Amino acid sequence: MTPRPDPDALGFVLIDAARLLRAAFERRIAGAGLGITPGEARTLVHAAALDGSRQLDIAQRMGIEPMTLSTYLDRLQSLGFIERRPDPADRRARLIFTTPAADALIRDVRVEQVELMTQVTAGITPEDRELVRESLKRMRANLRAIEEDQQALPLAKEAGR
Amino acid sequence: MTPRPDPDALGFVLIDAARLLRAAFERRIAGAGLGITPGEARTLVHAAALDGSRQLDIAQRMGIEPMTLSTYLDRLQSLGFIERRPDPADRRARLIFTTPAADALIRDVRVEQVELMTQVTAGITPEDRELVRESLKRMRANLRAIEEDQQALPLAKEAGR
DNA sequence: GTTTATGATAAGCTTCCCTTATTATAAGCC
DNA sequence: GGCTTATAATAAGGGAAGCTTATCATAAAC
Repeated sequence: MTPRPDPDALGFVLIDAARLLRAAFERRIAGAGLGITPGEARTLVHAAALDGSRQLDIAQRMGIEPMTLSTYLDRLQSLGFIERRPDPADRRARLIFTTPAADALIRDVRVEQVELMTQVTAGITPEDRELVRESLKRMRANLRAIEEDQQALPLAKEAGR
Repeated sequence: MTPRPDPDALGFVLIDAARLLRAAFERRIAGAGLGITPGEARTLVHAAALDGSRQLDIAQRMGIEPMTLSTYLDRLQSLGFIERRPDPADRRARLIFTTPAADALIRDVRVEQVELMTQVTAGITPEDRELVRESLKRMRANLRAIEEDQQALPLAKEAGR
């Protein structure tokens, strides 16, 4: 009955795996001389997938704060992998485009990613792997909903004023 | 054939989910007024599970560097949740024990953890959830093996000298 | 008994993310 | 049309979770 704390509980294992994965990815990218961090790679991939979007939209899709994204984009821009162009429809906004130089990088990142994930998922069947991916997507969606709920609560308290 | 980079690839989703989970756990623990960080909670749980071990053993079990653990333990010790006692068998080593005060905290952490994970895994069957946990454990083990391989490589290069 | 290995830790760094405050511009409202 | 409010980006600064490298004490090996 007494629920003993388990270092192998789902939450702990998830965080462990993510930490180790990030470290392994970092070593791989560094080893390949790509010169970016995992966070920058993730940003670049999202930027490429949403080419021509504004920063707010990309940030929302990535689930991070706009300011956090802005910092990543600064770095990617200084490396010549993305461009910020003014939005003709709204002079406050900038549209993000990847440069031709980014294409090769994204391909390289992708190769490292696939090779690494092949090693990491060794011993897991493709079906299970896909089930894990879907489950994690579900968890991610749940977590985003929880986040919004928690942000909504403090406002609800003040709504009475 | 051309593998387009997918923001929903397993690795990205895993890292996303872990980031959001850590943030949600942090808010929960803060909300409950427990006064520790997720990393400290993880350390405490491991320390309790391995009560009376040396720091090196705990660090290895957690998969982090001894120095990183030492910093967590400093904090947990200053809060009165763990004790460092000299190892009678080796005066270089210290043995880690949790204090009675830690018991209540661990129970509270556990409650928060269970409640949060129930929300997070909403819509996932218990069987799938267990499969995800097992798969993640497998991935974690693979990642640790990869880590060791990569550390072994540079030495292998120098072995010829 | 001297050299080498090991347990802990001090010092300082990196990555990834956050919050808060500012600035420029757009949109809504008399 | 001018005034207020909302929104896009970003400057400034901070915190959590790790890492590496160097140091010190002690143990083990030769």
